[in-house]
Amino acid sequence: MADGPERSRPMGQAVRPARSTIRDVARLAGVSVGTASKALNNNGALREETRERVISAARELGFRPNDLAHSLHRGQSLTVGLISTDSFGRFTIPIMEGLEECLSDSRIGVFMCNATDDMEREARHVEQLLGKRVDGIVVTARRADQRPKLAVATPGVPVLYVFSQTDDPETCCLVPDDEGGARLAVEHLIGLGRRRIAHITGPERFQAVCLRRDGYRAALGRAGLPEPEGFYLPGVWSEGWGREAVAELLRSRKGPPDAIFCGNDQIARGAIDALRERGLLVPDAVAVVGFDNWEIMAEATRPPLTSVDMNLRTLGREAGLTLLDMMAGNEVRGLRRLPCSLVVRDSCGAKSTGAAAAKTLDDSP
Amino acid sequence: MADGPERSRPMGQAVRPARSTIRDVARLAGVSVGTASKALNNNGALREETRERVISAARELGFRPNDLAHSLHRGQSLTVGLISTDSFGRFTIPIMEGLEECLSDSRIGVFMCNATDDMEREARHVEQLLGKRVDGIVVTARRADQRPKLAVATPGVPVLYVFSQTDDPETCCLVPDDEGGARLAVEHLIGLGRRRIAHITGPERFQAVCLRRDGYRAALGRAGLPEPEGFYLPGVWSEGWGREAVAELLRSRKGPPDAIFCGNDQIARGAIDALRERGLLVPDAVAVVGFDNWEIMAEATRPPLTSVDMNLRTLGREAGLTLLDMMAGNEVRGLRRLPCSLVVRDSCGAKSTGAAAAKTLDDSP
DNA sequence: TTGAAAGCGCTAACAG
DNA sequence: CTGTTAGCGCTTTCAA
Repeated sequence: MADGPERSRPMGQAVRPARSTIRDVARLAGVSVGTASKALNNNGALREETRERVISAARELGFRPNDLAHSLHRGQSLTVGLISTDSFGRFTIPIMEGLEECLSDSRIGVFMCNATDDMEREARHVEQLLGKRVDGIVVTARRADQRPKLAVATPGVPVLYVFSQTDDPETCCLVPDDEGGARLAVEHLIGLGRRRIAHITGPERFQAVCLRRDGYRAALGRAGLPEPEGFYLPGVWSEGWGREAVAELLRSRKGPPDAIFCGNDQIARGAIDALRERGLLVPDAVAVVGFDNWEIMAEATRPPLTSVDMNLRTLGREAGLTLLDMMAGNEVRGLRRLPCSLVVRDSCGAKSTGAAAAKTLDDSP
Repeated sequence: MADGPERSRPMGQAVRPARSTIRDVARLAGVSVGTASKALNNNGALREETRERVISAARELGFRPNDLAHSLHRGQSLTVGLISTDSFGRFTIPIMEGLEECLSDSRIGVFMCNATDDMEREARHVEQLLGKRVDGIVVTARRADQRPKLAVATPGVPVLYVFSQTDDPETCCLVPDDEGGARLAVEHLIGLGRRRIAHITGPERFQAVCLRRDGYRAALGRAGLPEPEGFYLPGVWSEGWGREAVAELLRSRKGPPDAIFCGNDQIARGAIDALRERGLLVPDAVAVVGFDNWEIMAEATRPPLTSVDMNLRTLGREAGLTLLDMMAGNEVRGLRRLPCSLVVRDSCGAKSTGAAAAKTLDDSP
């Protein structure tokens, strides 16, 4: 409909869709472009009748303002880049989702860039993002460990690290509160009357492993419980290690644990399998709590696994808000740890109230 | 360095980074903007000395062309949108990665949009993407099933469905060849001498379930093998169902299977667990093959699981190439099925050559 | 070989 | 209240 220029398209060549511009709208409405702009953006003083005429002309033409032109003018592109150091993994996804959800409310688009641990690729991505004049950049990683600062030469483009950190205290980083999450889990076990609580976890080169161990110890300490020797078992992030570690725990003649707090859900699954295979009932004989609340895993264990949730979606949303803040020119910096929560299922013998219940450490602002 | 305009920044207000424009470069090099443009884009005839002077001026100023301005002029934004019907899941990720990898080679940015099964959100995303003048849109879904066509009013913006389809044969869809993948798996089992092959799978409302079943039957048929009664077991996509189905198979007095082809890896995992718990050795007594090659799952089963890989990364890359083709103005349409491959591990008793070996059905163009 | 100028679509400042 | 105009940063004629 309408008299859009319908030029013939030579085959095999880029076609520029014949979209109507604000000029077309103005012409159809019988006003100037300036007036049309005012009408469409609802600013400036305008006679109601004129405004309506413009609006309906716009509707008739299917007019949609060109953000590119708008951005060129305003010096703001309404886009941000999301660079994932490693490929998009299990942890990155909910963060992405939260971020995108938050930013799309402000009409901001998110470019996804995957650097797959390749510094050169990362640099290329940064180049491209800067070329596209992104208003900000979010960096995520596999685990919330330290990484070199993103090499962005251009000043004025805020960079936010989520689920990752740098060594520079000036940078703004958002990570889950691993220690608090661990404390939450262990306190829950203690609250259920468990006294001999073991901790099977991943490699100590991960900061998360150390923080969760600290949380485990803090909870024990506060309750006046000892940490039996050999009950802290760092290893690797796998089911196999979970099984092995259980074997190790039971082999010792100092007595078995009555609860196990695992560094992630895979380990927990291995542990539960090993316990069952040895005839130890979960949760009656041994209660088990995992970490990550990876649903597909936590719900497949027998019995379903109580687990710490890092609330990554919320982390992502928070990242969005923080970035908006930075984009508005506010200085934001330093490390912020967001609270984890505990998702209770059957593996620790709590009165699981039908559906999984969540319990939060403290309220996020 | 250089005399960039260094205006003072009022706190709490958007800061427009003081980036240098081609004007600045031209000025510094002592030429006109037109000349600078030619020099930087390496077109037109220019004295070598001039070109060099411009280049070095650009370098000195840290000049980076503004894609927004470029796009406004060219009518091409060098961006595409990726809309995921459901949230970004296990299947979407490798597709995204492949797509992004492919497109970033052409300096094309990918906007990620998550519609979470909400038609209204989806529509809003489409609006935003069109506002940003994306050059194309890719749609993905949870499983490669039919969905309504994307409501894109604007003509000239190509839409490509990946791992999803519409009812309109005119749309361009890219999906994995489920039937071929299933055939591959079952033929492998037959090649290893298995004769009584069962098939435990998901709900029949998924097209994938039907296609994989067809592939299973086709392979049996070609080998002249019967499909024993009760050996085809549709159900749900869970470990629990895998265990249950195995119980069902063994309960029947018509004799147990000597191999099970599972509709996905979770079912396979449940099946393997159930077999082990009943003292049936895998692969000696019963060989098992899964589908999806979800590594974290396939490698955690005992023994590690042979599984069909849908090559989703390749699918994503192929999607990128196809979209580039469409963006170039070429008409591409219809449904294309890309081959799956088989990743051999220990669960079916093949001579697993150390690392997992891959076997492809046919070569993709 | 280089410079000047028009224009991509939109906004904002200034006239009328 | 409405129209005119000058850019945003870049490319691309057309002149010189």
